[in-house]
Amino acid sequence: MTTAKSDTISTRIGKTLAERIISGAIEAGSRLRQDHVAEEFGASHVPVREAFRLLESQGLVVSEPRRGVRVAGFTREEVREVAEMRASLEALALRNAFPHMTKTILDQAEEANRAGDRARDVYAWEEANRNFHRIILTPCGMPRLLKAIDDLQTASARFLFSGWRAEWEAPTDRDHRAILDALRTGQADLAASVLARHVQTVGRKGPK
Amino acid sequence: MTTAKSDTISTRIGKTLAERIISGAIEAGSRLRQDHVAEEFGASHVPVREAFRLLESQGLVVSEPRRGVRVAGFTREEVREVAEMRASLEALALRNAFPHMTKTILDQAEEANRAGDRARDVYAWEEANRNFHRIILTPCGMPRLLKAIDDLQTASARFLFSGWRAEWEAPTDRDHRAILDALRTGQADLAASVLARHVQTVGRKGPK
DNA sequence: TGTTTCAAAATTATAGATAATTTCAAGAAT
DNA sequence: ATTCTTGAAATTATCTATAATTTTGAAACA
Repeated sequence: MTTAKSDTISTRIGKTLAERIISGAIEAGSRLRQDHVAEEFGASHVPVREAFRLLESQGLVVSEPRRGVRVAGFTREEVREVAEMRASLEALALRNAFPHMTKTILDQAEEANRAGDRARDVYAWEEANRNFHRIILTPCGMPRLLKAIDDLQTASARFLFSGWRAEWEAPTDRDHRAILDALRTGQADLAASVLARHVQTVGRKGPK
Repeated sequence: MTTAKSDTISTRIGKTLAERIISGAIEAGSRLRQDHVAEEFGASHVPVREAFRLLESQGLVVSEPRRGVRVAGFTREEVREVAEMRASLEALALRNAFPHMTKTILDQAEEANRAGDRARDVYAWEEANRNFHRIILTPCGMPRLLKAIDDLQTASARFLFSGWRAEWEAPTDRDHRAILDALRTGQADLAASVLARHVQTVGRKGPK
């Protein structure tokens, strides 16, 4: 989506590579060679290495000391792990966001939800879905928590795009509505528990 | 503690700097200048920059584009945030560790707890405390989760060492025993909720 | 045919050098 | 006295070069 020129070369390289990994353009297990990447971006390998470190911190690549980095793979177990972490942290964020929730915010979330309904491919749907979650969680005002959730959502998107799920099915959107209803009627705990369960459904459908 | 020679120069630099930040040897807000650090370690700035990135991913420093990195500060709010994240994630880890819990593991935890009682300074106590948590959580077998918890524990240790709490008080150890008792009697949910509340007490006592 | 050895090629990690940006302090202007 | 320039020093970010390590592939051997 927004490639955004985040000043430094290494972050630009990092973001571009992240997109490719998430979308599946670079497949799991493949090696990323710094010279090749550097040449492609018309840069030297120093910023490339830093980009690799960024990707490593997001869990998108794994780095072995003198053997370079390769795109992280993911097993059924890892998918479940990410889903459980998301469930736990998003529920926490939502409970903390609740006191700061306004009608305006809920309306924005509703609109994001509708955008999801209109989505014609999985990429558009994922963007709308992520927006929905971001909108209702951001008011918690906990930057570290939001960053952690964002990284986990990125990982989830990888699984989604990897084709493990051919359909991105309607039930999820129904969950969204249930969450909004709970928030509108002041039931914070209910909203949080629906959200927690909802997030875990992403990890449900198994691969292979 | 264990400086560990993790092969590459950048990780060694990173670990050393991390220890200094955690222990308070380098105070919050101070700038880290790459040339100076490089000179001290007899290296060039390339590995130093990579070390900075590692520290950034752990939340120990903040980096502004062309202005370098400085040691992350922490407000009352951030302390609370980290505590809540820990509570949430450690409870998750414990619930998942529960099915794999053995008597041997519980005995090791008991021993770590006793080591905490014997500790004569806050550093020794923190190490024992961290061991206790690590021992009971590791069996969950969720590497990403454990890494996230580890980073949060590091942040917690910073707050602890920063002198916000003059005493590291007994109540925490009583919580440890309550957790062990619950685990021994098969009450997983009780253990998890005691752990969650326990972790949050670290963030309770205010600064200033 | 399959395995081992060994040297060339590729690749990573670090160092040294350069360009670009920011910081900081001294002096000018209001 | 305070705010605004301005330029030198410090610092960051990047590039080019070098050293060290790993990978690859072909030849020798069993």
